[in-house]
Amino acid sequence: MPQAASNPAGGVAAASPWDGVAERLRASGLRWTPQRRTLVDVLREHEGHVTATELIARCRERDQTTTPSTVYRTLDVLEDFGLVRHGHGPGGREEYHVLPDQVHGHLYCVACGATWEIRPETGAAIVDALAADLGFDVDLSHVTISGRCQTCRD
Amino acid sequence: MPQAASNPAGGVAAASPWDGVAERLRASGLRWTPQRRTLVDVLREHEGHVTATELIARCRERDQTTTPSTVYRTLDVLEDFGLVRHGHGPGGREEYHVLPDQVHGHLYCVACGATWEIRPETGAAIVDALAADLGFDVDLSHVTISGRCQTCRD
DNA sequence: CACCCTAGCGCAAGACGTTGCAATAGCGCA
DNA sequence: TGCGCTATTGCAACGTCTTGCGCTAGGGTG
Ligand SMILES: [Mn+2]
Ligand SMILES: [Mn+2]
Ligand SMILES: [Zn+2]
Ligand SMILES: [Zn+2]
Repeated sequence: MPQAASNPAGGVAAASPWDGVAERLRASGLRWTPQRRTLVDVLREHEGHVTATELIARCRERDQTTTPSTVYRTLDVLEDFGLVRHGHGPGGREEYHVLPDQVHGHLYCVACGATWEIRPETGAAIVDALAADLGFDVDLSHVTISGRCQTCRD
Repeated sequence: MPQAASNPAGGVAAASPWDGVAERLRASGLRWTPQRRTLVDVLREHEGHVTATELIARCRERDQTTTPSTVYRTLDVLEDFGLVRHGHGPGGREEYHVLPDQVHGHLYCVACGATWEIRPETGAAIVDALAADLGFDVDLSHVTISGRCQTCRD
């Protein structure tokens, strides 16, 4: 029991960043509502990328009365807390990264539709190039670069 | 009268890439319609960047019956001919480059809303980084990177 | 445990594109 | 000049977000 807190029943429950959300919100004068709980419950079971549209659908599975505008607004709040981060996929559609470990940009092949995460070193090269150019501080997590992947170039 | 063709009246009319559009379209089995003429007339008097929405408004000034879908479709056609090129500005809104001299990406400061063109060398650095990484062929003209400009970083 | 302040909710409308469809009209050809 | 094929048009509906507004309900306080 080195790092994780043991729990009475003997099971191991990994401390999740989601566990403290309600308290964190209240501590900022924000509120913990059933709608927000629904979305957080949905997010709990997601790793990686999800579109906003899919999140709305998942919420509606749990609560038929889910409203898009509420979900979008809650996602904004959670993004302020760093719990999710959004970028834009093909067509500009919003794409959320749940519990982003490290910020990264994306590549999108217009020919085959595949997407990749930009590797850290490559991302750093981009950030550095623009910092050197105009002292611009790139928000890598919001970057989606389109083009053609190696396979589609033939 | 070295480069430009002289013209009978003695005035100098710079040869415009727009002059041959009708013929180029027909040569490809496409058609030259009043609606397309209206848009091209509008584009003639634009250099640099314009949003699709603004182009639609300008067309409607000349022809009240202008329809958005037609304008969008014509822009697609003109893009295939390389006469315009689009990227995405703040909010993902479409932004057209009229008669793009050289492809370039854009920077957008989320704090002050300003935008810049990415300089050729810097753009090349980005293209090279991704080519080296995954053999990805970046469409630089479609790249808009957001972040904070030097001034807004304080 | 009521009370009150205000954050958040649902709803309706709007902005920006995209797409399917039936009617229209370029334009190449005879 | 007149015909006929099919590229385009206009429309209506849809998808994804965003925003303003009046009503509801968290939750800190006494
Ligand atoms: Mn965004
Ligand atoms: Mn685009
Ligand atoms: Zn591909
Ligand atoms: Zn700025």
